[in-house]
Amino acid sequence: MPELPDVEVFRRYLKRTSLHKKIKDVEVDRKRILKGITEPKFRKKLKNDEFKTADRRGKYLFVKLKKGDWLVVHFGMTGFFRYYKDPGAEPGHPRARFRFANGYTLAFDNRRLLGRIQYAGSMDEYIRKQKLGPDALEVDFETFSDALGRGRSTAKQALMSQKYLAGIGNIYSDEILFQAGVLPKKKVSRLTEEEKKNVFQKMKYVLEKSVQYKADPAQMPRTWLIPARGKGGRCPRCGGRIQKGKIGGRSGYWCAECQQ
DNA sequence: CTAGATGTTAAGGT
DNA sequence: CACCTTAACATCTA
Repeated sequence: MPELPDVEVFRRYLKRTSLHKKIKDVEVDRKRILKGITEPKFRKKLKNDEFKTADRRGKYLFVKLKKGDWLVVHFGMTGFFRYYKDPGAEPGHPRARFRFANGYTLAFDNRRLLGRIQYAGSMDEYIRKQKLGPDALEVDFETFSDALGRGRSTAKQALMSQKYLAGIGNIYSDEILFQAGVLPKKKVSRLTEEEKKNVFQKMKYVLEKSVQYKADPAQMPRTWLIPARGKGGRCPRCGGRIQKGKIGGRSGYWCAECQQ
């Protein structure tokens, strides 16, 4: 799940449920998810603090703490939050739990343990060190065009490179290129100005709409690729066969009729 | 049983 | 140097 739209939905969820509540304690079930800080230090830092607000860059969530520092959350391939009171509502793979004074818990669920929680002094500094590119929902066309203009990679790989453009992963890159009518394997060096503009426009459209759909494929229009992706089905627009192949080590889906 | 799954990153290559 | 590719990470499911 977690690409830009998913993380934006998680950010809003956290803002809605977990701000301005005293953190009584933190439990870390699997310390592998902590990066750059030990469990005792992590617990000590958070105890009696509060989440003040939440920001985002690409797939990274930044939670500002009342005492001034930041929590940096990355969901990996299988992460999400759940806020609950009844222990029966706990998700299947909670790896960290923030216990609030009001009796509620925010759990960080992360089945495959590829997600990470870090502690950082500054959001900007973290982004710089991590070499994260501009957020895909914020980037302007000039910057986007430059990002796509460099290198010898394919369109799909360029969209997914967090260094030049932060937030797009395997699933949404397929959707954006499908709607833009561009083959994922097309080299960026061979994209015309018109194609770049179209990819840019469709990128904004797909990401904005997906946030509105709560990043839930069931809510997406049937003219989109995502709901049909991986089901070995037909193109929702032309009825042609959906193709599958490896692009940059990831499996991509596209329509050979609609995309060129 | 095996292969593959929404991501990042270290290590190796061009 | 800048960029590209691959394997590994841990767990579950088709």
